[in-house]
Amino acid sequence: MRSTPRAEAFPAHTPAAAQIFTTVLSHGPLTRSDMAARAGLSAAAVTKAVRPLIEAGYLMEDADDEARPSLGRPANPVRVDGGRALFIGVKVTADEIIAVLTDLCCRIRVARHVPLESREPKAVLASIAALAQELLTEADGFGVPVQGLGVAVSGDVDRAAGAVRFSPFLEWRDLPLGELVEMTTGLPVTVDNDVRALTVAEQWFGAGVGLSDFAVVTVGAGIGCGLVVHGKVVSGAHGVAGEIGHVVIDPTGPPCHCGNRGCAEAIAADPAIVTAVRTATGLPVADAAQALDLARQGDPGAREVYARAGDAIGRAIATVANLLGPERVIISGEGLAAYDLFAEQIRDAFASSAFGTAAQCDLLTRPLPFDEWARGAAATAIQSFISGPTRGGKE
Amino acid sequence: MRSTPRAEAFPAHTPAAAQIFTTVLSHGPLTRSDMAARAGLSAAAVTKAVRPLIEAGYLMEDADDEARPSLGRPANPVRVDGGRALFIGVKVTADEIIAVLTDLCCRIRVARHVPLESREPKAVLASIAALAQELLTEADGFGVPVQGLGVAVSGDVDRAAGAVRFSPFLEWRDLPLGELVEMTTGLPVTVDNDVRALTVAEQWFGAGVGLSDFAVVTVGAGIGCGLVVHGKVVSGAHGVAGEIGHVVIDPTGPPCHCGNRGCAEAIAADPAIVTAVRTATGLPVADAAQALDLARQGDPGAREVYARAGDAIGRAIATVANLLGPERVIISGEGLAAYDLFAEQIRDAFASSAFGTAAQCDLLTRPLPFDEWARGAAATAIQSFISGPTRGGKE
DNA sequence: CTTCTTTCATTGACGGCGGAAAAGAACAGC
DNA sequence: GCTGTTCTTTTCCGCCGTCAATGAAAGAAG
Repeated sequence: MRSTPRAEAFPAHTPAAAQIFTTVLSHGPLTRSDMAARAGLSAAAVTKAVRPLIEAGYLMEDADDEARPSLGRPANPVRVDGGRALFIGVKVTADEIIAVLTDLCCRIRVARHVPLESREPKAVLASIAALAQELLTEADGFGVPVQGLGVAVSGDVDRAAGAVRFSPFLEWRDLPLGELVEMTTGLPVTVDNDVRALTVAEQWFGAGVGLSDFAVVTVGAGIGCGLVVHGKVVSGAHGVAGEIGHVVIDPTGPPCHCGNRGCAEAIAADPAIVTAVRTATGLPVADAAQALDLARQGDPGAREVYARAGDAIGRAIATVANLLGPERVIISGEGLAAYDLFAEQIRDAFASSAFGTAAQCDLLTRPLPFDEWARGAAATAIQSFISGPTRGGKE
Repeated sequence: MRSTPRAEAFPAHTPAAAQIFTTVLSHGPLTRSDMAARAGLSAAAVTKAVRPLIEAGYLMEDADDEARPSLGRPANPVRVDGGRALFIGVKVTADEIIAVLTDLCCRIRVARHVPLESREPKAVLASIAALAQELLTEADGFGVPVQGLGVAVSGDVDRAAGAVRFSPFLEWRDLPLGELVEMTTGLPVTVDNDVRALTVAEQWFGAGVGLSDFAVVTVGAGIGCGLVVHGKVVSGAHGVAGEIGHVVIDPTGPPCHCGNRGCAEAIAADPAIVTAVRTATGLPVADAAQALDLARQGDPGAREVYARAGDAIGRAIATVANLLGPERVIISGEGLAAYDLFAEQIRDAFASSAFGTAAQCDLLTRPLPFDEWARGAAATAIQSFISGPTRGGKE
């Protein structure tokens, strides 16, 4: 049906080879000796691991002849040939499906999105299949095979099983989404929680590169958190972790849908902000954008709401930092559009609530275009592709 | 000087051998095929790894002929010979030094403690040396060498460097304690944070055996938390983690020495409870024991204080569970003496604050005799001994 | 009592990964 | 061209762990 070849196996014979590949993937062009140093291997081992990868076309010697250190034999940097393989990432939200086509370096080549009419698994599945088909057609234009597809869904997701255990937004329970999408697309599919997927993208291709302990905090419709500890994404014993949204910031705060009061999400997530701005100003604020406008125009009530939200976010981040001592916390999400309104409060609250050396933790904000969520899904697919048919992550 | 031989090397030639040994250490007597299954190795590999360990006397075939499954060749369980080696664990508190002599299975053989007159490093060092010497003499009686010494100190400890970075209670900064104790005792020394040491003991010899994700929460003079994620104790990027004591439970709560209000420690730690009981009852309560008495006698004010403390602890634990999704939380510490007074509140607060599957997390209380802290230190020494001269943990 | 079956343990051959060391390759400077 | 330097590759070797076959120790079956 399609002219592009079907999924092939990644030639990472040994764990060391996979590790070296991900090192190059994350740390740009590297000479073989650099790889050896970073991966803790001998130069000989690197040579042997790299050769089949070059032969298979996944790595290439960098023709770039810049920046010689001028003494001795010139180094021969190696980089990942991003164009060697393509991947599809799909993010399912409550009202939209976003899909991207990325290359092996997780650079977005094409992005699409369609509104979601129904949350019925069948309808969603059809939309995913249609979008995937579209992107597969696009991929034909590159003459490169699509090697995998990642799906990111919020909620409780069992990546190993490829199943959605429970998704409140979509009202799904125990749905074997991986299998289903595999059947309709014919691609190897990886299903993961959306925040974890984003965290994987940051770990391999973003601000978490090279860090063994960091956190990603997303602010938007909800407040989420992805954690990397000991170099691996935390999934928790029951498949759920990083529920920062329901850390109680203020027991006397507004009620949260979880049944408690003053959860971070009940103070700083978009719906909470909208509600609070409405209450504070008495105006019929409909959505986050309007609330933002009001605050930008200097409305004191609205500004106060954002200040409080920033304070809550800062405290929540401090809680994470106190517990895990990460090297960095990456703050992201659609809510970041309002960053200028609460940046100060976030930093202040963090500084005052972080205890001891936890305060040394680096706070970093990253604008998060909406495609980024889908890119995260693609990153999980890349991860699965590299670590072989056995699902799971590494580095 | 002493008749017992000096520290020898542990014959774990390969990582697999060390892993097998720790498996047997934690999971009692095991047949070789069990080990193979648990460690994910072939039976052949187990045989080869076990032999030198038996020859060296660290493992022994279990003579116990019970419980035959009645078909086929009888299994030949292997266990660790606890009597093969001894270790010393030392816990330094603000006013006391506790030391224990344990065997290889971390069973306490002898326990000693001395009051601490001065917190000057020199004086503490002398006390440690004296205690260690005493225990070494005791060890002579067993005719078995002492293979290592562990020291547990609260505060910011760099285990790899064997240095205390900062200890608020002792008022130490950047003290190379490991080197110093090594010089005075001649033993290989491991220095670690006290809560982490306790966590190691639970991971290898306690309620954390076999779990890859769990937490230890200690309630007493302070509130501490040790975390195990992905099978390894979390130390944080800057050497500090698990600072659950300064998670803010109630922003309007009592002030904490850290500068914030309503930290868990400012509500539920012993000093906070004493203060609160004093305020609530107007009586001159001097210490935790008296506060406990009052509450046990039914004083409503005191009971209310404990109820609030339990609530704070439960919320703090829920925060950990929400963020990390551990399989189990082990609650321990001297403050557990009052467990009957706040058990209900802990469970209630946990249940209501834990979100989703995090509530499936198993809450377990463990009475913690004071020696246990020192035993934790011994556990770190055992860990160092097994994983070789290179400091650090595994499993 | 012998033989079979079952399960646990051991042995020896094999393969593969990774390391050490030496050789090779590419370039700058003299 | 020679030399020194640095990066890379080659060759050889050791070692670990698996595979497959063998041995060992029972109870069950005849």
